[in-house]
Amino acid sequence: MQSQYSPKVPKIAVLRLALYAKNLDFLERQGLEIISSLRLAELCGVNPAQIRKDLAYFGQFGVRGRGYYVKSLLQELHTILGINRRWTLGLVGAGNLGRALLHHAQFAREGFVFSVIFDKDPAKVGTQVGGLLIRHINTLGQWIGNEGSFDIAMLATGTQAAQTCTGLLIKYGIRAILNFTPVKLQVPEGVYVEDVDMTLRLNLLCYRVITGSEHSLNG
Amino acid sequence: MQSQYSPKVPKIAVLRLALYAKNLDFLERQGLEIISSLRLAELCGVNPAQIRKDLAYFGQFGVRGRGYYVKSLLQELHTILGINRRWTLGLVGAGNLGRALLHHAQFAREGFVFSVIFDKDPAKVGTQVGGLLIRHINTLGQWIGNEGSFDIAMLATGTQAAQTCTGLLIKYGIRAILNFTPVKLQVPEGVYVEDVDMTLRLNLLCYRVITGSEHSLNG
DNA sequence: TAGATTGTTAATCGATTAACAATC
DNA sequence: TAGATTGTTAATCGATTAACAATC
Repeated sequence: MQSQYSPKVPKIAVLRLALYAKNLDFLERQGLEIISSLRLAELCGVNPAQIRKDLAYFGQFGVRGRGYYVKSLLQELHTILGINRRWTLGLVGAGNLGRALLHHAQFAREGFVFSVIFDKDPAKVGTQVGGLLIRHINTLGQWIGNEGSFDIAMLATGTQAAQTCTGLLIKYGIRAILNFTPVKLQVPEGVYVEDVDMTLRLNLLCYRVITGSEHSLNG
Repeated sequence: MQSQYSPKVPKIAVLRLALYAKNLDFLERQGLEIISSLRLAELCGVNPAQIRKDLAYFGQFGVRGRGYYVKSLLQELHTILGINRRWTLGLVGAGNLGRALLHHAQFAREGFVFSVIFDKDPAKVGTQVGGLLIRHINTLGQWIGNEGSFDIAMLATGTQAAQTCTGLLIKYGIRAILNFTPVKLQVPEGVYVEDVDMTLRLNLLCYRVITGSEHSLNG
């Protein structure tokens, strides 16, 4: 994979690859066999040259004069993004948001499967959600050590507990966190955090409405 | 406000303003009175010059030799972002995610208040969630016409219903949508959509983990 | 072969940051 | 006044896109 040798892949380009994959998946379901960068660009709301450029960072996937074979390009993108396999998820925080994430069908559809749930509330510990037992956050180490680990933590705790839980996760070897709390998590190098800050996006939306500006953002 | 006259405010700059506001809010709670761009930058994980530049698009808010007064800068940012007032929210889709959004404390804390919930499932219509009655999506027009409207729609329906509901919302005058579905919504000019695509972010996280790259994104 | 569309270069555009004069 | 930090310019850096040769 190119990106190992040249670290010149633009940050947002990778996010766009995921966007392309989403749309290709849609096209594949419709039975479409081949598509041009022009038509895919329309669908994704980007520039066709940008699609070709983004793909060029990783190789040559098209056929000149024809376009891209939907099925094979989709597979290539899955390989590039690392989603050509199953990823297990650990939910940390079984509140409203956490339980919603647990039931979010989209995740399972893409091969992201919850394998364990943690919470700190004794009243919740021991009860079941979505077929999984809620375990106490303090048993995180035991779980990872004995019964199995998980690849990605979904952090949906309260603001207070966010950094503490992050510390625990890292201590026991978790390297990827999808962070739904508004806290800027402090993590060492080699640990990856993606923030999903709904309030920030809501603020941007307000700004756009009152100014009438067309500012937009992917993701 | 500057942005009305010069449309040169970079897209991500506005999102960063919201980020600054979030951190200033935190500092204000701690009782801090004044802060330099240097220290605020550390807190937000950005470059100090960038903070000063972002602010410069909208005016002069600091004191040379001193820094920024936390309280007053926060107020200015709230005004710029348009969040110095109450915004009402309409929830469309009362599934797991929708109900989680409804209970999300962060929204209320920032002055975003749900005023109505819609769903298409007759079994849900008429029941209460979070103190609000669930209404049938087809009564959207009546609600907006008679009893009151709302400023922002939170779209958390299934994939199938997303575009249809969007059409309805627009028909009855809603101009802002926070979209939690993976659908690229088709909207006319003057209607603003922000996509919160958790799966896209999850994909990016996978890429970062397997490549060990430091790619990161705000929001 | 003619038509189409990729892959890639080069030009453009926009965003970030270093540097420093202004000034508290 | 000396020290500090803003506001702003100019330089750098990076990302987007137009254009076209390569080629199916």
